[in-house]
Amino acid sequence: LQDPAARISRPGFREKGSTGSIRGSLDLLPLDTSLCPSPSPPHFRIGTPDDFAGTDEDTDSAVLFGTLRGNVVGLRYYAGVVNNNEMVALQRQPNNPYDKNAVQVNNVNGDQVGHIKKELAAALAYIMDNKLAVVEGVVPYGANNAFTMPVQMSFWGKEENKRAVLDRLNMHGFKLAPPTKSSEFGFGPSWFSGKAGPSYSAPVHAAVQMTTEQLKSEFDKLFEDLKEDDKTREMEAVGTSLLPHQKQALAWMVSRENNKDLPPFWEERENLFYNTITNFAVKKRPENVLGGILADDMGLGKTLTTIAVILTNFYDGKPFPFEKKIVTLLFFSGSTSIQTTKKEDSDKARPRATLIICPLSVLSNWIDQLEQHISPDVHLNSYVYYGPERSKDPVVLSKQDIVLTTYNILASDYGSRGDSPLHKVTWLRVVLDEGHTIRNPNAQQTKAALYLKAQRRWILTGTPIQNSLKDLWSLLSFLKLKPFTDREWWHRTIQRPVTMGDPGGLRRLQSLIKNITLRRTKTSKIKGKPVLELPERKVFIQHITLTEEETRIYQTVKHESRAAISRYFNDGTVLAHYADILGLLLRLRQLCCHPHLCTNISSSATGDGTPDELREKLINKMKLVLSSGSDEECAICLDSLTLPVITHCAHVFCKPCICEVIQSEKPDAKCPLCRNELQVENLVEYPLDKLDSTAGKKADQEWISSSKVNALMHALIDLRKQNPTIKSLIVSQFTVFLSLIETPLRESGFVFTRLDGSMTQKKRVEAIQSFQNGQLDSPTIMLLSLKAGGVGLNLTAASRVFLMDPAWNPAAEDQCFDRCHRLGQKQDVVITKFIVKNSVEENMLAIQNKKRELAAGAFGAKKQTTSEMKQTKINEIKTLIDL
DNA sequence: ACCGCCGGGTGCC
DNA sequence: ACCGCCGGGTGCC
Repeated sequence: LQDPAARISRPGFREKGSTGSIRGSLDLLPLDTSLCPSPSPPHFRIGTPDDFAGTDEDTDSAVLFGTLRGNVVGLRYYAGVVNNNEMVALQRQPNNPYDKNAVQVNNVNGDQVGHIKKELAAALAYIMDNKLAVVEGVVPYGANNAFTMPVQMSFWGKEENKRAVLDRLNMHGFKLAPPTKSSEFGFGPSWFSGKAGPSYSAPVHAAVQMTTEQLKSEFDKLFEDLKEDDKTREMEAVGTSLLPHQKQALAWMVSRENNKDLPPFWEERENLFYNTITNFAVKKRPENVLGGILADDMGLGKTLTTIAVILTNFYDGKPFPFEKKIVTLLFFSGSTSIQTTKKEDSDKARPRATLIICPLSVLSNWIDQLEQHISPDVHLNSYVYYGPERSKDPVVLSKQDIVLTTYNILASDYGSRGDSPLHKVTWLRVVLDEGHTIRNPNAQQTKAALYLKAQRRWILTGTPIQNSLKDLWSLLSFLKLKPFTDREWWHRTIQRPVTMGDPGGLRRLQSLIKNITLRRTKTSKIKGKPVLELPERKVFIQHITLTEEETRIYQTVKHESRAAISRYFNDGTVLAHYADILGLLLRLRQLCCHPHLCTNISSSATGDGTPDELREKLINKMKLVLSSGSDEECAICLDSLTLPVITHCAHVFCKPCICEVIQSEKPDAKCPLCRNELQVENLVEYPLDKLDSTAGKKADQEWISSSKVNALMHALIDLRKQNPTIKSLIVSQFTVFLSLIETPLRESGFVFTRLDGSMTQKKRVEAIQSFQNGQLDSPTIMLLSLKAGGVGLNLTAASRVFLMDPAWNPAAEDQCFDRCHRLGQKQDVVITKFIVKNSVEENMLAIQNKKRELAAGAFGAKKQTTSEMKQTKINEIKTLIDL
């Protein structure tokens, strides 16, 4: 047997089950393993359960079964201490050599306090291992106990598991005390006073549950309510000039970066620091988050503000790596020589580099803005860590001032076992642009981001909460905001109380958000003036009448399609033939644009063939639809597809959306549209950027015009007569259509450029630059595919937009318009949407309007149920084909 | 005494 | 742990 003395507490050593194991590939790094949200290995493969490996209990539907008093034993063997009324975490320890039922007890800091006494552990082990309930503990008094302490446990789980939990406890001779009103909110039973210390009085304010309505509107207002009065100090940037609201943001960010205050919910009392939510106390002053969330609306200049921070706040308020004197000289006197080599050497240990992670689509925007806004006499080393040639040498990276990379690179480097130079550098600062990208805690990019070592951390996002409060957790975890880095504490102290309607929970959430977030909307005011004064944006719909010939073709195809679709309606197989129907609708939409566009989709996949062949056909059809460039949407999130995957039953969803469905309905998930079985292995990924612009291009076909092309050309020529300097965007979902439009543009002598998803990063940058620059030979027209480029794409040189074909998703259109209607636009923006009369396009407009209404009140709203989803889709199809 | 009782050794899981 | 529990020592009053 082991010598018990050998097991006596060693500081810094703790057994945390699998969570504590450091990943093999990165075991040279001094990682903070408590941040690791899941023990899954750093691989990433589509179609394996790894996609959503994790610990995501379906905690939203949990109810409180009851409470039970038990004992924590073995305190003297562990370093972790607990205060009176402090929350503790109960964690199974199945590999404990003395008792496979062992349940360890950890304090808020993650330090082990002791074990649950074995008789009780025997009962808990079964309940915890089978996920029948989540067991949470609060220690009513434990501050001075040497050997054991009591623990008040709450059992939370799904209603249907309550019986099993009660029975199992009963088997071992335990009985739950029924839940009381005040224990409902997850802050333990009624003796909990809400304040640390040995107080046993009842809460001062009786907890009043809010109605769902109240909760929703409170939730809505969370970010809107941020009164930014105390964040109005302005600060001049070094090396670039800013608008007033950006100067405020700069001042706020710089103060956050040099923050010496206690983090939110911490108080100092008698030389100890108390966390007022968990009642955890430490002697050492807890460090605050050096950073936060810049949640300004799109277009307010988050990128520029961040650049200003990089230029202005190098290190503890002092420029880095130069001495202040030299920097002043350098930045303000126009001196170009840099005599700083010596200084740099002596500062070797100081982190220098800022890492910026953004979606690929805004990478070029960062590069542009860095070039535009940093005056030429400021010498910054920067490195774009992207592409196969990127340097794998961490030293190269650490010597930069700015390193730019994308989430995909971050994730794939991290997953590719071995050398991720990004993870070897200690960064002065890490900035996540479009930071809501990491909202899924199980996504590889999230894990990769959490593992970065940085002194300061920023999240830039216009939408910090996209669907639910859950979205915030990854962000807080990235910011290392203790104790919320651990999902249990986030969930117990904020997420559950808020979703259960506890006003205290909402208060905590609000003060948390307020502490770390700066948010202004486009309509925010600064000193009585709007933050942004954007020129007007007008949208016109120009109705197009097809020629007789075009109408004839259209009507023929329409009747064919309608016949097929109504056959599906009669057979009740509409959703089984979804791919088919999308194909038919696509053909009609294309015919509205130009007869040569028409994707050759052989009508209907009924007829002969084995079910397998049939399925194959349908999946191929879906691929065809996707490859046409059409902006299809996901029936789950109702938004444009991100990472489309095609199911076995030939329906298409965003990968994250469908993975969530499979996860939550495990083990037998069904397709939300047709209730067929779903299996991860059968999902087919379809990369959107692999759009084949040659698909459907009929090489030898003689060029002809179409009604829409005529209308466009007429408008363009008219515009040129009025003012030849006005620049226009011509937008379509169909890149082939854009190609067709090139011919008449050339004939009429227009200088144009083009931007679509098939172009390399380099070509995109070239196209954008030539279009945006004001030179005489610069193109006046850009052919733009609807989804090319993300939100960051800046095309303010244009003030006219011609939208050649409507999108399913009105938000996708709006986003596209915002590429020129944004900061920097000097002229009114006029948008023309071409819509063919009496066609599928008009019906699409009707559906768009319905969606707009829905989106207006959708924040925090419950998701559509499966049957609602089905019905919506069916109704849409009916509307579209006039059935 | 195949008991009771005493007091020392000892102590999570 | 100022406890419980274990197991050895011990044995009328």
